[in-house]
Amino acid sequence: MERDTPQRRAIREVLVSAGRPMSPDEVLDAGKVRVEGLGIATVYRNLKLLTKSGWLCPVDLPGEPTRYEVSGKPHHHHFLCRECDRAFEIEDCPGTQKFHVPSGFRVETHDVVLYGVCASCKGR
Amino acid sequence: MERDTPQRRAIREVLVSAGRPMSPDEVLDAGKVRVEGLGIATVYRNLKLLTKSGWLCPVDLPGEPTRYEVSGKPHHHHFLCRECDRAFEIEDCPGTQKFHVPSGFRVETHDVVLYGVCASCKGR
DNA sequence: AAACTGTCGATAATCTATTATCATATTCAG
DNA sequence: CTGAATATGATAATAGATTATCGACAGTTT
Repeated sequence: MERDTPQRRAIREVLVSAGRPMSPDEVLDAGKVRVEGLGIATVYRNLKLLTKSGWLCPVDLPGEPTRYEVSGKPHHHHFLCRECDRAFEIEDCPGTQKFHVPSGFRVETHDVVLYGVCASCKGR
Repeated sequence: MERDTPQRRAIREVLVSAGRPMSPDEVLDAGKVRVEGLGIATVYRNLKLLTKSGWLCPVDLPGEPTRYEVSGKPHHHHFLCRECDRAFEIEDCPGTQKFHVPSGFRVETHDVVLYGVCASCKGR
């Protein structure tokens, strides 16, 4: 049976309160504030576990390590800040009807990634 | 000075004739047809060299090894076939004006990746 | 309290992609 | 044609991300 440990709880809290996709390293750093001595292995273990249970879903951005975000959100995409390397959620999506794919191709899903500078980096 | 070797020529020809972004392994396989004994190290060396010279540009797709395509094409995006794992070029782009980024964020570039089944895989 | 089971942290091991090494071979200017 | 510069292929090494291992520990169940 799955137990409720301080580490696991901290990892969940970190991801909920961040409200954006986080890499294992980001989760580790933020998690250490809540649980002293938190280890990277525990982070990976729990990210995997929470993903398998459906509570998290992986977010792959080009050339970046996999990030994880809390599941259940409506269709959306992501923004990657070039300064701080943090990913953010972008609501809404105009769809992909306007793309001209070669004839005979069937489009099933799509990803959009916006790159730029986030508000807090821009302010500095 | 840069020399003209059969291997380098083959790698260039492979990328031009494919007309789509290719991974080092794909380039190796296609290159072996033209130059017997072509090695993966040579492929990596030349992809790097041709990228540095501006003749190629890297194409990163989420969770995929870097692919390379011939430079100089107008703004476009890519389609990844889930069956054969080949990437294709998608012309045109409706732009990203319709995305609502959080206030204070500055969008500089964007990537769109369409996923589905390509014509040749669909036909089978 | 003893046995169980799931979890933890440290760290070794693995995996994949890419680069470095090095002996041999090729290219091309003179 | 000849030699110095450059390239090649095999393979070892590296790098980054992730997983496996293992002894210790904690909360539960007998």
